[in-house]
Amino acid sequence: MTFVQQHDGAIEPTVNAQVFRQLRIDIVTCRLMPNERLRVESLRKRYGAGGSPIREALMRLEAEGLVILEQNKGFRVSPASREHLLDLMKTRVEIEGLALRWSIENGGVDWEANLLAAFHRLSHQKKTLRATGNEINLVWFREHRNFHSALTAACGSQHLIGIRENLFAQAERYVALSIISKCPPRSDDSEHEQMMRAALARNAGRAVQLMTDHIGRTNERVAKTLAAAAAQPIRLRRVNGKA
Amino acid sequence: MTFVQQHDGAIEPTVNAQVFRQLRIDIVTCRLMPNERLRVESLRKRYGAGGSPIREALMRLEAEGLVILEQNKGFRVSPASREHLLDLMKTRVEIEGLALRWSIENGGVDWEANLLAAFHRLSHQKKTLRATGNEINLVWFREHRNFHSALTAACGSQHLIGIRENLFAQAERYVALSIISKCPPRSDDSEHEQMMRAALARNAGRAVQLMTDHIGRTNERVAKTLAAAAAQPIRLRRVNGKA
DNA sequence: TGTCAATATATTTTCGAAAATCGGTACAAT
DNA sequence: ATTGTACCGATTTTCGAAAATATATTGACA
Repeated sequence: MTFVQQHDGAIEPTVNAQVFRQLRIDIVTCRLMPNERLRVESLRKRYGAGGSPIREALMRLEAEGLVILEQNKGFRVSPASREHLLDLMKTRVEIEGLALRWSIENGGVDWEANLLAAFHRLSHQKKTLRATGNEINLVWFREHRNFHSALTAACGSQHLIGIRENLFAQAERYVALSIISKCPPRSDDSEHEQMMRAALARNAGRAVQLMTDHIGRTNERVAKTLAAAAAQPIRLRRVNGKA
Repeated sequence: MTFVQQHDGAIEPTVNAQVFRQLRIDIVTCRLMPNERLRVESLRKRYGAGGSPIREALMRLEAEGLVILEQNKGFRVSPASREHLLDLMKTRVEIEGLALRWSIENGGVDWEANLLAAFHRLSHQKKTLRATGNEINLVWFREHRNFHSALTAACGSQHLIGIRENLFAQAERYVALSIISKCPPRSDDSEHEQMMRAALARNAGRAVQLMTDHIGRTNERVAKTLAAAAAQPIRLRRVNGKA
Protein backbone atom coordinates (compact mmCIF):
# COMPACT_ATOMS: atom_id res chain seq x y z
CA MET A 1 0.00 0.00 0.00
CA THR A 2 1.49 3.28 -1.10
CA PHE A 3 0.23 6.82 -0.91
CA VAL A 4 1.37 9.13 -3.67
CA GLN A 5 0.55 12.76 -4.11
CA GLN A 6 -1.45 12.96 -7.34
CA HIS A 7 -2.24 16.18 -9.14
CA ASP A 8 -5.75 15.75 -10.49
CA GLY A 9 -8.29 18.50 -10.54
CA ALA A 10 -9.84 17.01 -7.39
CA ILE A 11 -8.51 18.07 -4.00
CA GLU A 12 -6.20 15.22 -3.09
CA PRO A 13 -5.75 14.69 0.62
CA THR A 14 -2.23 15.18 1.89
CA VAL A 15 -0.04 12.16 2.53
CA ASN A 16 -0.35 12.86 6.21
CA ALA A 17 -4.16 12.72 6.05
CA GLN A 18 -4.10 9.45 4.11
CA VAL A 19 -1.64 7.84 6.49
CA PHE A 20 -3.67 9.04 9.45
CA ARG A 21 -6.84 7.60 8.02
CA GLN A 22 -5.34 4.22 7.17
CA LEU A 23 -3.35 3.94 10.36
CA ARG A 24 -6.47 4.63 12.35
CA ILE A 25 -8.33 1.88 10.52
CA ASP A 26 -5.47 -0.57 10.95
CA ILE A 27 -5.36 0.09 14.67
CA VAL A 28 -9.11 -0.01 15.24
CA THR A 29 -9.45 -3.25 13.32
CA CYS A 30 -6.41 -4.68 15.10
CA ARG A 31 -4.44 -5.26 11.95
CA LEU A 32 -1.97 -3.52 14.17
CA MET A 33 -2.39 -5.33 17.47
CA PRO A 34 -2.65 -3.71 20.89
CA ASN A 35 0.72 -2.90 22.38
CA GLU A 36 2.50 -3.53 19.08
CA ARG A 37 5.49 -1.32 18.48
CA LEU A 38 5.12 1.19 15.67
CA ARG A 39 8.59 1.78 14.28
CA VAL A 40 8.79 4.60 11.79
CA GLU A 41 10.90 2.57 9.39
CA SER A 42 8.41 -0.29 9.24
CA LEU A 43 5.51 2.13 8.85
CA ARG A 44 7.45 3.94 6.15
CA LYS A 45 7.56 0.72 4.18
CA ARG A 46 3.98 -0.23 5.05
CA TYR A 47 2.47 3.01 3.82
CA GLY A 48 5.13 4.11 1.37
CA ALA A 49 5.52 7.54 2.94
CA GLY A 50 8.23 9.59 4.58
CA GLY A 51 8.89 9.82 8.28
CA SER A 52 7.37 13.25 8.82
CA PRO A 53 3.76 12.61 7.80
CA ILE A 54 3.85 9.31 9.64
CA ARG A 55 5.02 10.87 12.87
CA GLU A 56 2.44 13.61 12.49
CA ALA A 57 -0.33 11.06 12.06
CA LEU A 58 0.92 9.17 15.10
CA MET A 59 0.83 12.35 17.16
CA ARG A 60 -2.80 12.89 16.29
CA LEU A 61 -3.62 9.31 17.20
CA GLU A 62 -1.75 9.72 20.44
CA ALA A 63 -3.97 12.64 21.38
CA GLU A 64 -6.95 10.42 20.58
CA GLY A 65 -5.68 7.71 22.88
CA LEU A 66 -5.22 5.03 20.21
CA VAL A 67 -1.45 5.29 20.34
CA ILE A 68 1.09 5.70 23.11
CA LEU A 69 4.30 7.70 22.86
CA GLU A 70 7.24 7.14 25.18
CA GLN A 71 10.03 9.75 25.15
CA ASN A 72 12.75 8.63 22.79
CA LYS A 73 11.37 5.12 22.75
CA GLY A 74 8.86 5.63 20.00
CA PHE A 75 5.23 4.78 19.50
CA ARG A 76 3.13 1.70 20.18
CA VAL A 77 -0.51 0.85 19.80
CA SER A 78 -2.32 1.53 23.06
CA PRO A 79 -2.42 -1.62 25.15
CA ALA A 80 -5.74 -3.34 25.73
CA SER A 81 -6.67 -4.43 29.22
CA ARG A 82 -9.69 -5.38 31.23
CA GLU A 83 -9.37 -2.27 33.38
CA HIS A 84 -9.10 0.00 30.39
CA LEU A 85 -12.11 -1.64 28.79
CA LEU A 86 -14.19 -1.29 31.94
CA ASP A 87 -13.33 2.36 32.34
CA LEU A 88 -14.03 2.96 28.68
CA MET A 89 -17.44 1.33 28.77
CA LYS A 90 -18.41 3.02 32.01
CA THR A 91 -17.68 6.38 30.43
CA ARG A 92 -19.29 5.42 27.16
CA VAL A 93 -22.58 4.55 28.83
CA GLU A 94 -22.78 8.07 30.22
CA ILE A 95 -21.71 9.87 27.06
CA GLU A 96 -23.81 7.84 24.66
CA GLY A 97 -26.75 8.08 27.03
CA LEU A 98 -26.47 11.84 27.29
CA ALA A 99 -26.04 12.32 23.55
CA LEU A 100 -29.01 10.06 22.87
CA ARG A 101 -31.22 11.92 25.32
CA TRP A 102 -30.36 15.27 23.78
CA SER A 103 -30.75 13.89 20.30
CA ILE A 104 -34.26 12.66 21.10
CA GLU A 105 -35.12 16.09 22.45
CA ASN A 106 -33.80 18.02 19.47
CA GLY A 107 -34.06 15.64 16.52
CA GLY A 108 -36.24 16.66 13.60
CA VAL A 109 -37.47 14.89 10.51
CA ASP A 110 -34.03 14.77 8.92
CA TRP A 111 -32.69 13.02 11.98
CA GLU A 112 -35.48 10.44 11.85
CA ALA A 113 -34.94 9.86 8.15
CA ASN A 114 -31.18 9.45 8.49
CA LEU A 115 -31.65 7.12 11.43
CA LEU A 116 -34.05 4.90 9.50
CA ALA A 117 -31.70 4.83 6.52
CA ALA A 118 -28.69 4.01 8.69
CA PHE A 119 -30.51 1.15 10.37
CA HIS A 120 -31.65 -0.21 7.04
CA ARG A 121 -28.11 -0.27 5.71
CA LEU A 122 -26.79 -1.83 8.89
CA SER A 123 -29.42 -4.57 8.85
CA HIS A 124 -28.08 -5.73 5.50
CA GLN A 125 -24.59 -6.39 6.77
CA LYS A 126 -23.08 -9.21 8.78
CA LYS A 127 -20.39 -8.68 11.38
CA THR A 128 -17.95 -11.12 9.86
CA LEU A 129 -17.30 -12.31 6.35
CA ARG A 130 -18.91 -15.71 5.76
CA ALA A 131 -15.97 -17.24 3.96
CA THR A 132 -13.37 -16.98 6.64
CA GLY A 133 -15.51 -16.78 9.76
CA ASN A 134 -13.36 -14.61 12.01
CA GLU A 135 -12.43 -12.02 9.43
CA ILE A 136 -13.72 -8.55 10.14
CA ASN A 137 -16.34 -7.14 7.79
CA LEU A 138 -15.22 -3.56 7.29
CA VAL A 139 -18.54 -2.58 5.77
CA TRP A 140 -20.44 -3.77 8.84
CA PHE A 141 -18.04 -1.77 10.96
CA ARG A 142 -18.75 1.34 8.99
CA GLU A 143 -22.50 0.89 8.96
CA HIS A 144 -22.53 0.08 12.67
CA ARG A 145 -20.55 3.22 13.37
CA ASN A 146 -22.88 5.23 11.16
CA PHE A 147 -25.96 3.86 12.91
CA HIS A 148 -24.77 4.85 16.36
CA SER A 149 -23.64 8.16 14.96
CA ALA A 150 -27.08 8.72 13.45
CA LEU A 151 -28.78 7.94 16.76
CA THR A 152 -26.91 10.74 18.50
CA ALA A 153 -26.37 13.08 15.56
CA ALA A 154 -29.05 15.56 16.64
CA CYS A 155 -27.73 16.04 20.16
CA GLY A 156 -26.82 19.58 19.21
CA SER A 157 -23.32 19.61 20.62
CA GLN A 158 -20.26 19.31 18.44
CA HIS A 159 -18.13 18.71 21.50
CA LEU A 160 -20.29 15.86 22.73
CA ILE A 161 -20.26 14.33 19.26
CA GLY A 162 -16.48 14.48 19.15
CA ILE A 163 -16.13 12.85 22.55
CA ARG A 164 -18.63 10.17 21.61
CA GLU A 165 -16.84 9.34 18.38
CA ASN A 166 -13.53 9.02 20.13
CA LEU A 167 -14.86 6.66 22.79
CA PHE A 168 -16.70 4.70 20.13
CA ALA A 169 -13.53 4.19 18.12
CA GLN A 170 -11.72 2.88 21.15
CA ALA A 171 -14.56 0.50 21.86
CA GLU A 172 -14.56 -0.69 18.26
CA ARG A 173 -11.00 -1.79 18.74
CA TYR A 174 -12.04 -4.17 21.52
CA VAL A 175 -14.86 -5.54 19.41
CA ALA A 176 -12.40 -6.17 16.59
CA LEU A 177 -10.09 -7.90 19.03
CA SER A 178 -12.94 -10.09 20.15
CA ILE A 179 -13.86 -11.05 16.60
CA ILE A 180 -10.27 -11.84 15.70
CA SER A 181 -9.99 -14.09 18.75
CA LYS A 182 -12.35 -16.49 17.01
CA CYS A 183 -15.15 -15.48 19.35
CA PRO A 184 -18.47 -16.01 17.50
CA PRO A 185 -20.04 -12.54 17.47
CA ARG A 186 -23.36 -12.11 19.23
CA SER A 187 -26.27 -10.95 17.12
CA ASP A 188 -27.41 -7.52 18.19
CA ASP A 189 -29.63 -6.65 15.23
CA SER A 190 -32.78 -6.66 17.34
CA GLU A 191 -31.13 -4.46 19.94
CA HIS A 192 -30.38 -1.88 17.31
CA GLU A 193 -33.92 -2.00 16.05
CA GLN A 194 -35.34 -1.59 19.53
CA MET A 195 -33.11 1.37 20.19
CA MET A 196 -34.18 2.99 16.97
CA ARG A 197 -37.85 2.44 17.68
CA ALA A 198 -37.58 3.89 21.18
CA ALA A 199 -35.70 6.89 19.82
CA LEU A 200 -38.23 7.55 17.08
CA ALA A 201 -41.03 7.18 19.64
CA ARG A 202 -39.22 9.89 21.65
CA ASN A 203 -39.06 7.57 24.61
CA ALA A 204 -35.76 8.84 25.97
CA GLY A 205 -35.79 6.81 29.17
CA ARG A 206 -36.30 3.52 27.37
CA ALA A 207 -33.86 4.38 24.60
CA VAL A 208 -31.11 5.23 27.07
CA GLN A 209 -31.80 2.06 29.04
CA LEU A 210 -31.56 -0.01 25.88
CA MET A 211 -28.34 1.74 24.96
CA THR A 212 -26.91 1.08 28.41
CA ASP A 213 -27.81 -2.59 28.15
CA HIS A 214 -26.47 -2.74 24.62
CA ILE A 215 -23.11 -1.39 25.68
CA GLY A 216 -23.11 -3.53 28.79
CA ARG A 217 -23.66 -6.71 26.81
CA THR A 218 -20.92 -6.00 24.27
CA ASN A 219 -18.72 -5.12 27.18
CA GLU A 220 -19.34 -8.47 28.88
CA ARG A 221 -18.80 -10.43 25.72
CA VAL A 222 -15.60 -8.62 24.88
CA ALA A 223 -14.29 -8.81 28.42
CA LYS A 224 -14.79 -12.57 28.37
CA THR A 225 -12.81 -12.92 25.14
CA LEU A 226 -10.15 -10.66 26.54
CA ALA A 227 -9.76 -12.86 29.60
CA ALA A 228 -9.52 -15.95 27.39
CA ALA A 229 -6.93 -14.26 25.19
CA ALA A 230 -4.96 -13.25 28.26
CA ALA A 231 -4.84 -16.86 29.39
CA GLN A 232 -3.38 -17.89 26.04
CA PRO A 233 -1.82 -14.65 24.87
CA ILE A 234 -1.18 -13.90 21.24
CA ARG A 235 2.51 -13.47 20.65
CA LEU A 236 3.07 -9.75 20.19
CA ARG A 237 6.81 -9.38 19.91
CA ARG A 238 9.46 -11.28 18.02
CA VAL A 239 11.17 -14.08 19.86
CA ASN A 240 14.51 -12.60 18.95
CA GLY A 241 15.93 -10.15 16.49
CA LYS A 242 18.23 -12.59 14.77
CA ALA A 243 17.57 -16.06 13.48
CA MET B 1 12.51 31.73 23.66
CA THR B 2 14.57 28.81 22.43
CA PHE B 3 14.45 25.14 23.17
CA VAL B 4 17.73 23.31 22.96
CA GLN B 5 18.38 19.65 23.50
CA GLN B 6 20.64 19.46 26.56
CA HIS B 7 22.47 16.34 27.65
CA ASP B 8 22.35 16.38 31.44
CA GLY B 9 21.89 13.31 33.52
CA ALA B 10 18.22 14.23 33.86
CA ILE B 11 15.74 13.05 31.22
CA GLU B 12 15.32 16.12 29.05
CA PRO B 13 11.99 16.33 27.28
CA THR B 14 12.19 16.25 23.50
CA VAL B 15 11.99 19.48 21.55
CA ASN B 16 8.58 18.38 20.36
CA ALA B 17 7.30 17.97 23.93
CA GLN B 18 8.63 21.39 24.92
CA VAL B 19 7.12 23.11 21.92
CA PHE B 20 3.82 21.35 22.54
CA ARG B 21 3.76 22.44 26.13
CA GLN B 22 4.61 26.07 25.41
CA LEU B 23 2.37 26.32 22.38
CA ARG B 24 -0.52 25.00 24.43
CA ILE B 25 0.08 27.62 27.10
CA ASP B 26 0.39 30.40 24.54
CA ILE B 27 -2.89 29.41 22.95
CA VAL B 28 -4.82 28.92 26.18
CA THR B 29 -3.63 32.25 27.55
CA CYS B 30 -4.35 33.93 24.22
CA ARG B 31 -0.81 35.08 23.68
CA LEU B 32 -1.70 33.50 20.38
CA MET B 33 -5.14 34.89 19.68
CA PRO B 34 -8.15 32.95 18.43
CA ASN B 35 -8.16 32.50 14.68
CA GLU B 36 -4.57 33.70 14.39
CA ARG B 37 -2.61 31.99 11.66
CA LEU B 38 0.21 29.75 12.84
CA ARG B 39 2.84 29.83 10.15
CA VAL B 40 5.60 27.30 10.62
CA GLU B 41 8.29 29.84 9.82
CA SER B 42 7.10 32.32 12.45
CA LEU B 43 6.74 29.53 15.01
CA ARG B 44 10.21 28.31 14.09
CA LYS B 45 11.60 31.68 15.07
CA ARG B 46 9.32 32.01 18.11
CA TYR B 47 10.38 28.72 19.65
CA GLY B 48 13.78 28.25 18.04
CA ALA B 49 12.97 24.79 16.75
CA GLY B 50 12.76 23.00 13.43
CA GLY B 51 9.63 22.54 11.40
CA SER B 52 9.07 18.87 12.24
CA PRO B 53 8.60 19.07 16.00
CA ILE B 54 6.44 22.16 15.54
CA ARG B 55 4.13 20.47 13.08
CA GLU B 56 3.94 17.43 15.33
CA ALA B 57 2.94 19.59 18.28
CA LEU B 58 0.34 21.34 16.14
CA MET B 59 -1.12 17.99 15.13
CA ARG B 60 -1.60 17.02 18.74
CA LEU B 61 -3.24 20.34 19.48
CA GLU B 62 -5.47 19.91 16.48
CA ALA B 63 -6.74 16.62 17.88
CA GLU B 64 -7.41 18.45 21.14
CA GLY B 65 -9.44 21.08 19.35
CA LEU B 66 -7.22 24.04 20.22
CA VAL B 67 -5.92 24.32 16.68
CA ILE B 68 -7.47 24.00 13.23
CA LEU B 69 -5.76 22.52 10.19
CA GLU B 70 -6.90 23.26 6.68
CA GLN B 71 -5.48 21.10 3.86
CA ASN B 72 -2.48 22.84 2.35
CA LYS B 73 -3.44 26.10 4.02
CA GLY B 74 -1.76 25.49 7.31
CA PHE B 75 -2.76 25.86 10.92
CA ARG B 76 -4.60 28.52 12.88
CA VAL B 77 -5.70 28.87 16.46
CA SER B 78 -9.27 27.64 16.79
CA PRO B 79 -11.68 30.52 16.38
CA ALA B 80 -13.68 31.70 19.36
CA SER B 81 -17.38 32.31 18.99
CA ARG B 82 -20.48 32.61 21.08
CA GLU B 83 -21.89 29.38 19.64
CA HIS B 84 -18.70 27.48 20.34
CA LEU B 85 -18.60 28.83 23.87
CA LEU B 86 -22.21 27.88 24.54
CA ASP B 87 -21.72 24.36 23.24
CA LEU B 88 -18.54 24.03 25.23
CA MET B 89 -20.11 25.14 28.48
CA LYS B 90 -23.22 23.03 27.98
CA THR B 91 -21.00 19.97 27.59
CA ARG B 92 -18.73 21.00 30.41
CA VAL B 93 -21.62 21.22 32.86
CA GLU B 94 -22.46 17.61 32.18
CA ILE B 95 -18.92 16.29 32.24
CA GLU B 96 -17.78 18.22 35.30
CA GLY B 97 -21.00 17.34 37.05
CA LEU B 98 -20.61 13.65 36.33
CA ALA B 99 -16.96 13.60 37.34
CA LEU B 100 -17.73 15.47 40.54
CA ARG B 101 -20.54 13.08 41.44
CA TRP B 102 -18.35 10.03 40.94
CA SER B 103 -15.50 11.69 42.76
CA ILE B 104 -17.70 12.33 45.79
CA GLU B 105 -18.77 8.69 45.72
CA ASN B 106 -15.27 7.28 45.48
CA GLY B 107 -13.01 9.85 47.09
CA GLY B 108 -10.99 8.82 50.14
CA VAL B 109 -8.88 10.69 52.63
CA ASP B 110 -6.16 11.44 50.11
CA TRP B 111 -8.70 13.07 47.84
CA GLU B 112 -9.98 15.22 50.69
CA ALA B 113 -6.47 16.22 51.68
CA ASN B 114 -5.45 17.15 48.15
CA LEU B 115 -8.64 19.09 47.66
CA LEU B 116 -8.08 21.11 50.83
CA ALA B 117 -4.50 21.80 49.82
CA ALA B 118 -5.49 22.84 46.31
CA PHE B 119 -8.11 25.23 47.60
CA HIS B 120 -5.67 26.73 50.06
CA ARG B 121 -3.14 27.41 47.33
CA LEU B 122 -5.79 28.83 45.04
CA SER B 123 -7.12 31.17 47.72
CA HIS B 124 -3.70 32.83 47.91
CA GLN B 125 -3.68 33.86 44.26
CA LYS B 126 -5.37 36.66 42.36
CA LYS B 127 -6.68 36.25 38.84
CA THR B 128 -4.74 39.15 37.42
CA LEU B 129 -1.44 40.76 38.29
CA ARG B 130 -1.99 43.93 40.32
CA ALA B 131 0.56 46.01 38.47
CA THR B 132 -0.94 45.89 35.03
CA GLY B 133 -4.56 45.07 35.77
CA ASN B 134 -5.52 43.03 32.76
CA GLU B 135 -2.43 40.88 32.63
CA ILE B 136 -3.08 37.20 33.20
CA ASN B 137 -1.65 35.64 36.35
CA LEU B 138 -0.28 32.33 35.18
CA VAL B 139 0.03 31.05 38.73
CA TRP B 140 -3.66 31.65 39.40
CA PHE B 141 -4.44 29.83 36.19
CA ARG B 142 -2.45 26.84 37.31
CA GLU B 143 -3.87 26.76 40.81
CA HIS B 144 -7.39 27.19 39.49
CA ARG B 145 -6.86 24.31 37.10
CA ASN B 146 -5.41 22.22 39.91
CA PHE B 147 -8.35 22.95 42.17
CA HIS B 148 -10.95 21.83 39.66
CA SER B 149 -8.77 18.86 38.86
CA ALA B 150 -8.58 17.97 42.55
CA LEU B 151 -12.37 18.16 42.88
CA THR B 152 -12.87 15.51 40.24
CA ALA B 153 -9.64 13.55 40.66
CA ALA B 154 -11.27 10.64 42.46
CA CYS B 155 -13.95 10.01 39.84
CA GLY B 156 -12.21 6.74 39.03
CA SER B 157 -12.21 7.07 35.26
CA GLN B 158 -9.11 8.01 33.33
CA HIS B 159 -11.21 8.62 30.25
CA LEU B 160 -13.54 11.00 32.03
CA ILE B 161 -10.58 12.84 33.49
CA GLY B 162 -9.05 13.25 30.05
CA ILE B 163 -12.28 14.57 28.58
CA ARG B 164 -12.72 16.94 31.48
CA GLU B 165 -9.21 18.32 31.17
CA ASN B 166 -9.65 18.94 27.49
CA LEU B 167 -12.91 20.82 27.91
CA PHE B 168 -11.44 22.74 30.81
CA ALA B 169 -8.49 23.90 28.72
CA GLN B 170 -10.78 25.15 26.02
CA ALA B 171 -12.83 27.03 28.59
CA GLU B 172 -9.70 28.54 30.09
CA ARG B 173 -8.98 30.09 26.73
CA TYR B 174 -12.24 32.02 26.85
CA VAL B 175 -11.56 33.17 30.38
CA ALA B 176 -8.15 34.41 29.28
CA LEU B 177 -9.77 36.21 26.37
CA SER B 178 -12.18 37.86 28.77
CA ILE B 179 -9.39 39.01 31.06
CA ILE B 180 -7.36 40.39 28.18
CA SER B 181 -10.38 42.36 26.99
CA LYS B 182 -9.99 44.55 30.07
CA CYS B 183 -13.03 42.93 31.62
CA PRO B 184 -12.63 43.17 35.42
CA PRO B 185 -12.69 39.53 36.54
CA ARG B 186 -15.47 38.46 38.88
CA SER B 187 -14.43 37.10 42.25
CA ASP B 188 -15.36 33.46 42.56
CA ASP B 189 -13.37 32.58 45.65
CA SER B 190 -16.46 31.93 47.71
CA GLU B 191 -17.93 29.75 44.99
CA HIS B 192 -14.87 27.57 45.08
CA GLU B 193 -15.04 27.31 48.84
CA GLN B 194 -18.71 26.36 48.76
CA MET B 195 -18.06 23.70 46.16
CA MET B 196 -15.26 22.27 48.23
CA ARG B 197 -17.38 22.20 51.39
CA ALA B 198 -20.27 20.49 49.64
CA ALA B 199 -17.90 17.93 48.14
CA LEU B 200 -16.23 17.20 51.47
CA ALA B 201 -19.68 16.92 53.08
CA ARG B 202 -20.46 14.30 50.40
CA ASN B 203 -23.45 16.33 49.32
CA ALA B 204 -23.29 15.42 45.66
CA GLY B 205 -26.51 17.10 44.63
CA ARG B 206 -25.53 20.44 46.10
CA ALA B 207 -21.95 20.21 44.86
CA VAL B 208 -23.08 19.52 41.31
CA GLN B 209 -25.59 22.34 41.49
CA LEU B 210 -22.90 24.73 42.67
CA MET B 211 -20.60 23.56 39.91
CA THR B 212 -23.33 24.08 37.34
CA ASP B 213 -23.96 27.60 38.61
CA HIS B 214 -20.23 28.27 38.75
CA ILE B 215 -19.77 27.32 35.13
CA GLY B 216 -22.94 29.13 34.14
CA ARG B 217 -21.76 32.38 35.71
CA THR B 218 -18.32 32.31 34.11
CA ASN B 219 -20.07 31.46 30.88
CA GLU B 220 -22.33 34.52 31.12
CA ARG B 221 -19.50 36.83 32.02
CA VAL B 222 -17.28 35.57 29.23
CA ALA B 223 -20.10 35.63 26.69
CA LYS B 224 -20.76 39.26 27.55
CA THR B 225 -17.11 40.18 26.99
CA LEU B 226 -17.11 38.22 23.79
CA ALA B 227 -20.11 40.15 22.49
CA ALA B 228 -18.43 43.44 23.40
CA ALA B 229 -15.20 42.35 21.70
CA ALA B 230 -17.17 41.36 18.62
CA ALA B 231 -18.71 44.82 18.48
CA GLN B 232 -15.26 46.38 18.55
CA PRO B 233 -13.16 43.50 17.31
CA ILE B 234 -9.51 43.13 18.04
CA ARG B 235 -7.59 43.27 14.80
CA LEU B 236 -6.60 39.71 14.05
CA ARG B 237 -5.11 39.92 10.61
CA ARG B 238 -2.82 42.43 8.99
CA VAL B 239 -4.50 45.22 7.05
CA ASN B 240 -2.40 44.33 4.08
CA GLY B 241 0.75 42.50 3.28
CA LYS B 242 2.51 45.48 1.81
CA ALA B 243 3.06 48.91 3.29
C1' DT C 1 31.00 -17.30 36.23
C1' DG C 2 29.27 -12.67 36.98
C1' DT C 3 29.54 -7.68 36.80
C1' DC C 4 30.66 -3.51 34.78
C1' DA C 5 32.43 -0.36 31.50
C1' DA C 6 33.22 0.54 26.59
C1' DT C 7 31.75 -0.01 22.17
C1' DA C 8 28.72 -1.02 18.36
C1' DT C 9 24.12 -1.13 16.44
C1' DA C 10 19.34 0.13 16.05
C1' DT C 11 15.86 3.61 16.50
C1' DT C 12 14.06 7.86 17.44
C1' DT C 13 14.22 12.66 16.79
C1' DT C 14 15.50 16.80 14.44
C1' DC C 15 17.08 19.66 10.80
C1' DG C 16 17.58 21.85 6.13
C1' DA C 17 16.33 21.68 1.63
C1' DA C 18 13.39 20.08 -2.25
C1' DA C 19 8.67 19.37 -4.05
C1' DA C 20 3.91 20.52 -4.14
C1' DT C 21 0.32 23.79 -3.48
C1' DC C 22 -2.03 28.16 -2.84
C1' DG C 23 -3.23 33.04 -3.85
C1' DG C 24 -2.53 36.71 -6.36
C1' DT C 25 -0.97 39.59 -10.56
C1' DA C 26 -0.01 40.59 -15.15
C1' DC C 27 -1.39 40.11 -19.66
C1' DA C 28 -3.63 38.54 -23.84
C1' DA C 29 -8.03 37.60 -26.31
C1' DT C 30 -12.79 38.30 -26.94
C1' DA D 1 -14.79 45.58 -19.38
C1' DT D 2 -14.33 40.58 -18.63
C1' DT D 3 -12.84 36.19 -18.90
C1' DG D 4 -9.27 33.08 -18.79
C1' DT D 5 -4.51 31.68 -18.55
C1' DA D 6 0.19 31.69 -17.63
C1' DC D 7 3.26 33.13 -14.43
C1' DC D 8 5.44 34.46 -9.62
C1' DG D 9 6.29 34.64 -4.68
C1' DA D 10 4.80 32.85 -0.27
C1' DT D 11 3.68 28.84 2.35
C1' DT D 12 2.80 24.28 3.29
C1' DT D 13 4.15 19.66 2.95
C1' DT D 14 7.40 16.02 2.26
C1' DC D 15 11.74 13.78 1.92
C1' DG D 16 16.51 12.18 3.04
C1' DA D 17 20.20 12.62 5.90
C1' DA D 18 22.45 14.08 10.29
C1' DA D 19 22.29 14.32 15.38
C1' DA D 20 20.72 12.42 19.67
C1' DT D 21 19.19 8.72 22.29
C1' DA D 22 18.30 4.00 23.57
C1' DT D 23 19.49 -0.95 23.30
C1' DA D 24 22.47 -4.81 22.50
C1' DT D 25 27.17 -6.78 22.43
C1' DT D 26 31.70 -7.38 23.55
C1' DG D 27 35.54 -7.91 26.41
C1' DA D 28 38.21 -6.91 30.66
C1' DC D 29 38.52 -7.89 35.35
C1' DA D 30 37.35 -9.82 39.86
